[in-house]
Amino acid sequence: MLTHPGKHRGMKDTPTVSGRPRVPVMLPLPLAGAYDYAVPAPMALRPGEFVSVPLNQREVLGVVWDAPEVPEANPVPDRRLKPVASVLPAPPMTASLRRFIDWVAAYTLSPPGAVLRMAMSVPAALEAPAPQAGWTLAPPGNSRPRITPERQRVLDVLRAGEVHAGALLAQAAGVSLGVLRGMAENGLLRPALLPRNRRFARPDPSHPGPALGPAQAAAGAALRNRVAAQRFGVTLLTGVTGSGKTEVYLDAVAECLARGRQALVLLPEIALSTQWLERFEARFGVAPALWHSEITSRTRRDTWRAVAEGEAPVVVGARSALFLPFPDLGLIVVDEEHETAFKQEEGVVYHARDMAVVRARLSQAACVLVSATPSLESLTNVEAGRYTALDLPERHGGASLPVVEVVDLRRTPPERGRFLAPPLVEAVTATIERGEQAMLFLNRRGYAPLTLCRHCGHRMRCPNCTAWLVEHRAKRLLQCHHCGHAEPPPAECPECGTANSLTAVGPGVERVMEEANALWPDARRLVMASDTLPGPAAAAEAARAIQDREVDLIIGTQIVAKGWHFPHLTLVGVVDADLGLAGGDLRAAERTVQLLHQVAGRAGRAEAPGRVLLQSFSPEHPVMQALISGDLAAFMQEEAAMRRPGHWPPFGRLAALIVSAEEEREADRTARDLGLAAPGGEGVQVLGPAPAPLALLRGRHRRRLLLKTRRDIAVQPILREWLARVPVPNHVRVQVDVDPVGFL
DNA sequence: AGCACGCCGACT
DNA sequence: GTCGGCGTGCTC
Repeated sequence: MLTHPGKHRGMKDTPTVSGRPRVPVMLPLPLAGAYDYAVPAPMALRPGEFVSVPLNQREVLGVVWDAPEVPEANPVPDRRLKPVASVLPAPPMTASLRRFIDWVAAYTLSPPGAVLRMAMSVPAALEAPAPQAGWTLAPPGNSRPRITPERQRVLDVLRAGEVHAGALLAQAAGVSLGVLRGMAENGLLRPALLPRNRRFARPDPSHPGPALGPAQAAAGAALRNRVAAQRFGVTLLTGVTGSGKTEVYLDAVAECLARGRQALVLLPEIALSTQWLERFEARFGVAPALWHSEITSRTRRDTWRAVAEGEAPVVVGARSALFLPFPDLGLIVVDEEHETAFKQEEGVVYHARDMAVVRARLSQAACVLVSATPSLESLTNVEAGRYTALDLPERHGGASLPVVEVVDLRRTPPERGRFLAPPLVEAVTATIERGEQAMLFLNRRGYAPLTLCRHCGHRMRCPNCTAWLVEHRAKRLLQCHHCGHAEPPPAECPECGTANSLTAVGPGVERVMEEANALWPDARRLVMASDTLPGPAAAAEAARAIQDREVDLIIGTQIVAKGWHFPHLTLVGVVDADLGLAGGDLRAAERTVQLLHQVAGRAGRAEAPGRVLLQSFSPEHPVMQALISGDLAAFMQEEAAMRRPGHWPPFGRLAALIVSAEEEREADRTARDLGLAAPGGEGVQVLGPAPAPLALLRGRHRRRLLLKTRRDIAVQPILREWLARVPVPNHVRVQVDVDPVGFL
């Protein structure tokens, strides 16, 4: 649970400082706070109203904010106030969303306007929706126009009192738009406004969904009670892959809808979730509203507006959906709550899972965090009594969990230049021969992660980042996965000039595919990676092909770990199970267990039992042992025991300062100054400065300092004081990351 | 974030 | 002599 870092604001409206009415207006810009504007006489403004205001030669949109409880020390004098230009015809922003924005800003140390910008991402939605023009029957007049067969067909389609859109009417009657226009001129039709189209069907909570097993039904009833209470509370819903967690929380969504409140479901990679949408439709008979970066601007505008007007009962979205203007949110579900994709790393740095809990609290809503492999944060919150636990003990329908084994790469190494060890090769061969599907998982895109000169040892590196260039052989490019840099592979070594000396080191999925081509030339193979499945449609098509048994062998990166249901898949091979464990990251072991467990969960979901082979150089590692035994709870307890004594998260608090500059010396100097001014005292510690995990990123040199405090000490006031003490030169950026996860 | 102001290089 | 590059600073 998070502490409340911000100061409370009052709820009084339209206060005055010295006679002239003024209101604070928050602008979606990175300013320190709200600006005051004069309220013109006829205007009545309440907090939350969307307004247009003049700002320095232009006009910008903003939101009337709340008067500070304690009046500002030296307010801008009346004579300098500009008047509010206009009020926008949109439902005002609710107090709970305004408090949420203030809260996120205070917690992340971001300017409130920068947070507001995320809640005002669709300015067009604030304008009155343009009424759509259509045609209706004109009342009979004096003239008797000629009724051609075409005109008759239009009259047959158009019933009295109905309004039809021109294009649809013309299509239904099989005539051109010109016929309609002619009929209007002759007094047969007249233009009329179409009724507001209901884009978002209301899911029927009593629609018969799939039958629930007894354990699911019990969990569903418990969740329904949480929602029915109509107050804040967090439930951690856990259960192995295939235990039916989705159906259980959709039951909670149904309860929320029955109470007339809105529900929000956050998914980590919404663009790839077609199978999830199918399950939603199976449960409710209609599709939910979608919110993610790939929807069109028109849909975005309509969706935002529909949410604000309470017309979209359920929204399924990526983390940015957290800032939609729900007037009455009753439930937030965060599916795959352990996923790091919920962490926003740029701009306002926030964790959507944590902020979902905050938004739920401010909205008097229930919150459900869902995972087969819950984060240590959430498990600790259950232990401390802050969250309620709900566990689904077994796979629905009696399917058994896959058997996990380790292939010891020291004892049975692959052939030279190969990456699949004999036991894995045999298992794949046997699986395909049985007519079942196999999957090879490697969390690395491209052909090879490193290109090396055999003659001089030169490594092909990104000029802008501390990173090797990854060979993408199909595209004939060496690419940096951190910035946009790409170059064709050179014919000779750029360092020593030797021709044909560059050699690929290590595997990526493309290279595993090449090996599979040689090993199983008759198998039907499919690569699934973010760059080979560029959009939701491609991902959906791949999923369909797999479900319809048009594929024998799947080779994929981590996108194959995400909630897919492949009923004919019985073998999963993890090409490099040690991959995520390198580097000194606090959560490396936790994340590897979660990822590999999710991947393993793809195997053997139907009647056929599944088998998982982990290729590893350290089979004795606790991560491998946890995956073999399947006892993740015990692993997480050991993880907790390791973090607790040093007050590492979640048993202490962490904030990172990333100092970056194009000039390395400037970054170093500011980092050193911050280090010298570091706060201290009981339970407060500063680590660093040190080169950040990516010491050079997109051409900027980066240094990192870590502030670590005891759990009962909030980091925000310490950070604010610290940053105020150290001047930051113009070209240097200091980014604050409260609760950092892993990299960046 | 924009937009203006301001101070140095290649053009009519 | 001017057009325009983008560095710096402000916006109630």
